[in-house]
Amino acid sequence: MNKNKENKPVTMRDVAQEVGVSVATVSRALRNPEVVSEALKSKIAAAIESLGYLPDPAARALASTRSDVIAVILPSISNNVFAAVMDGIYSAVEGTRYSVQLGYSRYAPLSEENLIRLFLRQRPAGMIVTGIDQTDAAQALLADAGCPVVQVMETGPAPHDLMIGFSHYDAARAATAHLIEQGYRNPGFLGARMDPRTQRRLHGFRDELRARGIDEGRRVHTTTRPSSVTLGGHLLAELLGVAPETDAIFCINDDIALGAMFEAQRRNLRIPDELGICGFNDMEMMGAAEPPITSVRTFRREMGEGAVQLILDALAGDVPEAGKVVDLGFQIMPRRSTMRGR
Amino acid sequence: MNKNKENKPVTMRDVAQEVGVSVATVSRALRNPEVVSEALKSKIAAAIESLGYLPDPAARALASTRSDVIAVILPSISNNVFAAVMDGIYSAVEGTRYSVQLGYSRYAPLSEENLIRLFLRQRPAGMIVTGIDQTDAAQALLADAGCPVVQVMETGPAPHDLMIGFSHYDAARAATAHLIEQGYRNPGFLGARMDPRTQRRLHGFRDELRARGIDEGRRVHTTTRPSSVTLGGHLLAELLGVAPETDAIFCINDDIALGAMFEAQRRNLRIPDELGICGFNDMEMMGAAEPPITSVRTFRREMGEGAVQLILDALAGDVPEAGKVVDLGFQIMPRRSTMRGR
DNA sequence: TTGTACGCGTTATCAT
DNA sequence: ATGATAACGCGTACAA
Repeated sequence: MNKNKENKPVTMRDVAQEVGVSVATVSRALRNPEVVSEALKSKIAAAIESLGYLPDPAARALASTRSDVIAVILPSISNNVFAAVMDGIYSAVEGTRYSVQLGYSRYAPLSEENLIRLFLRQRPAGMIVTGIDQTDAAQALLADAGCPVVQVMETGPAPHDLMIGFSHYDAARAATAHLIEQGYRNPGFLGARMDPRTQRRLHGFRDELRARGIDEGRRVHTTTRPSSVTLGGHLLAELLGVAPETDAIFCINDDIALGAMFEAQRRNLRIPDELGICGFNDMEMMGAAEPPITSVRTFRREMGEGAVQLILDALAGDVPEAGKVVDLGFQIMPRRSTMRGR
Repeated sequence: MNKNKENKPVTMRDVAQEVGVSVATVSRALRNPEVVSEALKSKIAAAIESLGYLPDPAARALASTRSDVIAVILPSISNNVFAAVMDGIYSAVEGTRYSVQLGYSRYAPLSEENLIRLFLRQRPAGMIVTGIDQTDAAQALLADAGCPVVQVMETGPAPHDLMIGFSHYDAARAATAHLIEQGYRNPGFLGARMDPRTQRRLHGFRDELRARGIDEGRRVHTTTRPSSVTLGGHLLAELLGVAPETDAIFCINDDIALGAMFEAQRRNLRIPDELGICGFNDMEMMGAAEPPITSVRTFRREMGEGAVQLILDALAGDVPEAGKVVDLGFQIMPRRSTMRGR
């Protein structure tokens, strides 16, 4: 298939020579197919196929001052939540001419800023960043990125450009309301990492308690350490130490919830009667656990897919439609872990 | 910091003019610092800083017929196992001048082959592929990739170039041996996805049983569906349906193990007495579960880091040291789920 | 040690 | 509809 025996990559010139046209025509056949004759188009396509030609993205980017990469900056890779977003991004990009450039900010706004600067140097076709907590400098960079920019994971008041996500505040309020409606009177909060997005969830928890006239007591227990199942167990143990009246917990994510459930089992606490447990994100395992664990379903894969689609649309449509915000919402998934017998 | 008010990117020429030297000198200051005078080097560094210059990767790649990209092809992103490998890769790349280009084969060898072809077009500095099951065409491509190639996740007989991983066969044999040594006489196998790597684990399981004179009966239960916690529960239920004598299970991964554990709890099977459970990979949750679940620890992050390091070494050392195989091994992590009272 | 000048593969402008 | 050809920004002989 690939005839380049001498290890020299097949270039556009080779294709042009094979067909007997100029490189300009080959280039056009690829970029503006509508302006080249059908006859040539098919001959060129055949030559491309038989020679095994693949365009050089570097040359293309250099000449067109626009690359076909969609730059993506996420806080973490190992975190399941972002893996799902990535999954959506990749599957939406597949089949298009775009490729993904992934950066990893480690939840550090400064690191994110540097990545934005670095990636912008490639003149990406589009850019996807996480959340709404960019530094001032980063915001300035995004302001004249020269390409569509999508903020994923959250909705918020002042989108840079495009935005797709949901309100973490609202989701937390809804989860908290669910606990209270199930009859729990002393719900607690287990938090880890406590980045700004997480803080907004805590905010929602607190506001919902306040709205219902419930005192939070000493039942908000958080740490800045990254979350894990193990940590979930520790957090619950600590919480019960200072606030033994706790009868339910809203966990900042499913790992914490799962760990708390195991800890409750270790203590022979009956779930959901003595302790209700609610997670966040509704990862697959929540429904499979014993007992199944209530969680807040979020549409992570859809956020990734949607973000790419927003970029593709913006690229296609002449009207940039800036300022567009897509709210994917969330869904409380009530399961046995909070289905308290009255 | 970035003085480019008119939205024109700062180029090397700008830096050169600022300092009053030629672009060649600036280029050398970046690529071959040792051949340029200290005085100029510091002036150039200052100019780069004050102008906010960042090199254009496309131009660099085009001019040098070598990009600073390390191409990585993994079967899946959402799978935790590969997320950890990615994590290692990214942290090893951080601080170097290299960046990562990630592709996602969806466990499809043909898709992998196409990605290799595509990525090779960028003349990457190095390439990381997963496992040892490439198509013939892919192997041919890798053979004259013109850059260091690392196979991660497995060790095997015929490395293309570099290799870092462990023997899935050996690991499975060791886990199986552990179960038998704990007194289980009718161990079963729960498998999902059943890609070649998984098959090798099954192979190890079977060979270990055979070596010990134990008949596997109908206790090997597999499916090609992708694994999940939910699936783990289903698989155990099905296995117990056809082979009720099963007194222990070796699960192809931790998700399956966790799901099986929940299913066992649903059935009020006592773990580890009535059913021993062993997972694979030793993800963080295994030690935090109740009961804690025995698993085979693998060094996924280290594989990613090591793979990058192998590439960097090969790039630095003039001697390519091809054919190098790094065996990271594995470690049985015995926990309560298989600690049977005799 | 530093400068000059050409080339990398493609796109885009201007002719034809 | 197609062909020349000049950029694009940087690396690297070769020259000085």
